[in-house]
Amino acid sequence: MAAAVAATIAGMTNLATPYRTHTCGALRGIDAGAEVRLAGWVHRRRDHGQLIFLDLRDRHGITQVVVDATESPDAHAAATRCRNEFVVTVAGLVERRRPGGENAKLPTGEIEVRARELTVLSEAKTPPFYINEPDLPVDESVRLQYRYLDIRREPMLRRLLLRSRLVEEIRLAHHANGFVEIETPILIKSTPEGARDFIVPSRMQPGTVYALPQSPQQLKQLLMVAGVDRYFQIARCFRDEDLRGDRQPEFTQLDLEMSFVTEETVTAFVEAMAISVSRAVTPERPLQQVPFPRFTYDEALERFGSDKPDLRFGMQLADLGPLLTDAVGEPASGFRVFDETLAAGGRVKGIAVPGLAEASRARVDELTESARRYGARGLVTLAVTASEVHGPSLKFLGAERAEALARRCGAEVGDLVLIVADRPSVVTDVLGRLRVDLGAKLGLADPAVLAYCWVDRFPMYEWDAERNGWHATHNPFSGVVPEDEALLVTASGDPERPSPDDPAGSARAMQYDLALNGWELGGGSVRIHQRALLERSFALQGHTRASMRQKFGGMLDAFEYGAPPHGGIAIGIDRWAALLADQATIREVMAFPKTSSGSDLMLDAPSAPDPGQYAELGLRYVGFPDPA
RNA sequence: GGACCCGUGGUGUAGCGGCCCAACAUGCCUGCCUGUCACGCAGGAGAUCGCCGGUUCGAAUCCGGUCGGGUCCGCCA
Repeated sequence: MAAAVAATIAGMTNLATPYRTHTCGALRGIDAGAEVRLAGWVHRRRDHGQLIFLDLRDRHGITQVVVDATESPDAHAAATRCRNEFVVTVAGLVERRRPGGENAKLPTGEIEVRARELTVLSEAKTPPFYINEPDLPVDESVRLQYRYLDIRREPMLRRLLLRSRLVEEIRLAHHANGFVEIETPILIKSTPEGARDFIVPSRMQPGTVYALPQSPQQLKQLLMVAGVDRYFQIARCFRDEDLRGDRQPEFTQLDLEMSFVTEETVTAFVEAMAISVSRAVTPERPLQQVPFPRFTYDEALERFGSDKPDLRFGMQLADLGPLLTDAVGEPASGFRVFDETLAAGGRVKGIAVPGLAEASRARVDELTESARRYGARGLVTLAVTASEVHGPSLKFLGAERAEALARRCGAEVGDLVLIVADRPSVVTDVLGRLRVDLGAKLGLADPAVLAYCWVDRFPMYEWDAERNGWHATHNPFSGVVPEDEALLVTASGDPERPSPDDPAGSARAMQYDLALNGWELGGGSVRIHQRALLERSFALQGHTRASMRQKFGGMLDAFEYGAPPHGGIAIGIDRWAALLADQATIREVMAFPKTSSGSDLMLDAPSAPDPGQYAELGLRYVGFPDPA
């Protein structure tokens, strides 16, 4: 036992236990002649009467066991009783398979174990779905109800192993760069900001609640004030909002923060880390571009219609305005939709969709319908064929102008140009969504490629028409680009009387997002480390002195005791793992995810508490007031 | 909060007003088989078609509601 532990510590993994000398993936031709013991699940049984083959499986592999009735009648009797997923231990001799009997599909296919003894350790009911046919589809709710069986299946196991490797490589990269791994509490203070908090009632202080962290944001900044200098954590985070394929109520972030840094210091480390991690975890997947391309927020929206662009395919948005105006910039296309839009301060932009020139009327109608759903009034199409450019609006635009428009979009013969004319934000949003939809539908993106990019220079604040005020675009602690610091004011001069035209609306943040293949992987910023400036920014976000005190008092106090300049980032581990594993949802890389209504189908959570649990907390469930 | 899609033996599907007390594959059970590896062969069991209500002479099939799962919008600093 001590020897086994010592070997493990020395880095020579020893998986031997009293139940096995080897794993089911370990034995090779050179082991022939060895007496071994294996333990695992019966993957499949092939019963030939007096001779039974058992494929024995553990997470390391599959080994064929032969049980011969004449050699070992007791083992044969036990093997006859075995069914799929029984847990057994087998002792016997490793033998080379007879010539021609090797199985090239198994790493252990050169050998088999002739059972001398076979013991059933655990019987198993027939599983609700196939463990040994990993490629057959199974309804996800059944998989979730029996997740422990789903994880026995090879694809799920493989993805969890990939995730484990991902976190392992992340830790290695951080420790190699002087980061300290520190755990922050899960029971913290509610800061009703942004997402809804999960709350936990306090028993010792009746009537009060803890909140589960949406992120360790304030705590990691306090660690910088504490002088930790470089911190990271694989942190569980919680947000009580509706679920999506890429959103769960609890999720995991790589959270990091660094002191005495600029934006460049943080992004340089994160980029180097992401590259080394990607290459280590998925060496077979090429990185599209290194160093990662960088776009400003404005540029990303202008060219891709998204602040998390998928760079694996083109179809960039082209500004058609210059082709639709005369020498003095007046709208003059002859097409009223375009001219009126431009005259009203709107924009006209287009994308060229590869190969859709011959699309059916129904297909084009479908695109128009999508565009309407995304908020456009309509969609102008131009089909580029070998001989001409044609479309319903051609009679207004004229052939020459239509050709120029198509060329500006980068259209080639066979492409279909989609044009949206509307308010600038609508044009960007609609074309950005169509680009993503069509990229997926037409299979334009190479699924093997990892296309990382940075997007920076986000606006500090967004106007919230409902609350009639500004709120932080990403992070309420983000710093402002130095040359924009003077913009952190309202037009009225009174932060309590904001308006959508305030200078603050054009202030840019020292904020950077990391995108991968069209997903937002994470975001971070260089923070405000001066109390006065932070208070100014909070005031613009609608906080009074009192509410600042109440929500961020601890942090504001801390900033009076010497806060270093600092910045960091948070990266979604679930999303990163899903993208590296080429999965469409993060559920596929989580051991025990929840359904879209927030249920755990295996544990049957959430559930009503015991009456005593409420009583101890002084709580009673009263339900919602009757709407009638 | 809203829109849409799905729900048929254990699993995956077919059937979409009568030909269906539901078909196919696989799994399961029983028997036979000493070289298989998705073993094979023979036989068998297994579903009131998610649930409730309605339309109809007749409903797995059409309609309404409901529950569960999924996708999207809102939401997610």
